Amino acid sequence: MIRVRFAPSPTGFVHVGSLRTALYNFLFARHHGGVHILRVEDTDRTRYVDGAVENLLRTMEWVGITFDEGPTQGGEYGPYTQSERTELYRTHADTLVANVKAYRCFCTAERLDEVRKQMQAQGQPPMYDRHCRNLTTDEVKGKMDAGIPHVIRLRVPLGETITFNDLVRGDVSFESKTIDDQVLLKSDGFPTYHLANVVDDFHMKISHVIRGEEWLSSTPKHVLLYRAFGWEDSMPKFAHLPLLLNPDRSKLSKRQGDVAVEDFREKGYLPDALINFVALLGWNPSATEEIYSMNELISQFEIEKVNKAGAVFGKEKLDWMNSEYIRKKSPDELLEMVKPLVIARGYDVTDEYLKSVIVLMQERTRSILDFVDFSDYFFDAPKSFEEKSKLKNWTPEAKERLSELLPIFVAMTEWNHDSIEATIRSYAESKAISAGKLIHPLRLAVSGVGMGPGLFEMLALIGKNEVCERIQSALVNLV
RNA sequence: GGCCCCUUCGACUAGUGGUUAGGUCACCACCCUUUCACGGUGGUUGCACGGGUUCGAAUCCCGUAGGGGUCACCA
Repeated sequence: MIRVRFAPSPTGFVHVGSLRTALYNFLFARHHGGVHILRVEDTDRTRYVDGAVENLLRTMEWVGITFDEGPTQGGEYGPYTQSERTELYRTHADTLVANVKAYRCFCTAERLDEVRKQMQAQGQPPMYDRHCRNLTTDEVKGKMDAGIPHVIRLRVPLGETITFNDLVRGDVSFESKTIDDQVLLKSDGFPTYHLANVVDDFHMKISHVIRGEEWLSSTPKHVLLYRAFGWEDSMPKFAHLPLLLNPDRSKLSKRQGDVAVEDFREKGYLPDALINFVALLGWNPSATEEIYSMNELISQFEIEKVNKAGAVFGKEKLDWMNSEYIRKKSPDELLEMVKPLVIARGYDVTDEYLKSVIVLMQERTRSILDFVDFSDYFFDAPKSFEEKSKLKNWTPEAKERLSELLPIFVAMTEWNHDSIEATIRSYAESKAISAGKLIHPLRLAVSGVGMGPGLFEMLALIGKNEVCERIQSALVNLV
């Protein structure tokens, strides 16, 4: 039975790297008809952020990643929040101590700092010097009776080579002498990631651990833990995902731009586009097709085809994908997303009108935000005019023609795409000029910019009175 | 610095011994066109380097270089 888990710590927003990890776990589970589990790793009380779990749930729902077991839906192997399982970790840590696989360490933070500094000064990698590793039973008892705070550390065997198979990287080996006697249980009684992770993965019967590459170098510690517990036979398979990178190829970080899924949502990205884009960062089913629905991703996903090298999170392609998805949406679906933005800007329009705007703008939009940012002239007269277009189109001749055209517009009884086009073209013909000589200045006068949807449908939608007022106003105010 | 991982166009990638090294984004040109966008056509740009192995290497091996990750009582 395939059982995988997404195990975030609730420390705030959801990083797009986490999103991809969650997605791959989800795709892998769904592809194989397995179980997708959400486990909240909140063992660091100092980093806990209020509301982070709720935010996480909301974000997963928004992108369409679902869970079969987790804090909200429960399940056979709960609880799924680590802070509710501390007793389990404690007894497991005690068992390791009893079996001489771990030991109690009474070193102070100051001493540890000191040791690390010394080792670094000697050009050694900073590791714990195993000072408490060989305390006698009596010494330990004495310190415990004296109430000296302590941690429990893993007794890493010396002189072994630890090899494990990674589904994306093949066999990976580490010398045990390079592995620190890792803290398993902190002095506050909470487990560290390593202990909690291994204990939970075992008890939750996790079959595959799919996580970011930053965990690769701590995997031997986990392997050692499985061995110490005698769980080697049920050790999960590991798959370490390539990192998502900044443009400078460092690990994707907040400092260099948006990394929170929430940021992308706010900037007008569609969840389908984000998912599609992120899915193809580090994995590719064919290389000829670029657009995949969630169901297609599920049916095509193969963990073995995940790449080894990190992938730069390049926004241009995401923008392109977003525009592709916007074009595929129905006006009604878009209306739902655009309407709140329009209301937030203080514009008051009917759904019918807004939907017409959406239809006209849909093909020229890269973000949902563009429906208000680049379409404001549908809701209000332009407050400024684009300089470049003005220079090119707002000539004395153009103004003269518009002033002649204005009364013709006013006199029109029918106001629609065809009648407007006919009027403009016949006027242009009567003056023996190209229609473009009219169209461009008109666009500028009415919209304030030099680009946009077809002029005739635009004028038809904005309405005769408003159009005439804007022409009038431009003739007076635009120099 | 130790350890580990990685290396095909600017970016995402296909490619598993024989290809004119393919696709997508971006970029450029042209076409379409009332602008923009869409669409269409074409184009510039790449196997990090050096040695092997082989009739033949982007593909296999070994080095070098470069990049990244990790070395907490954080995950």
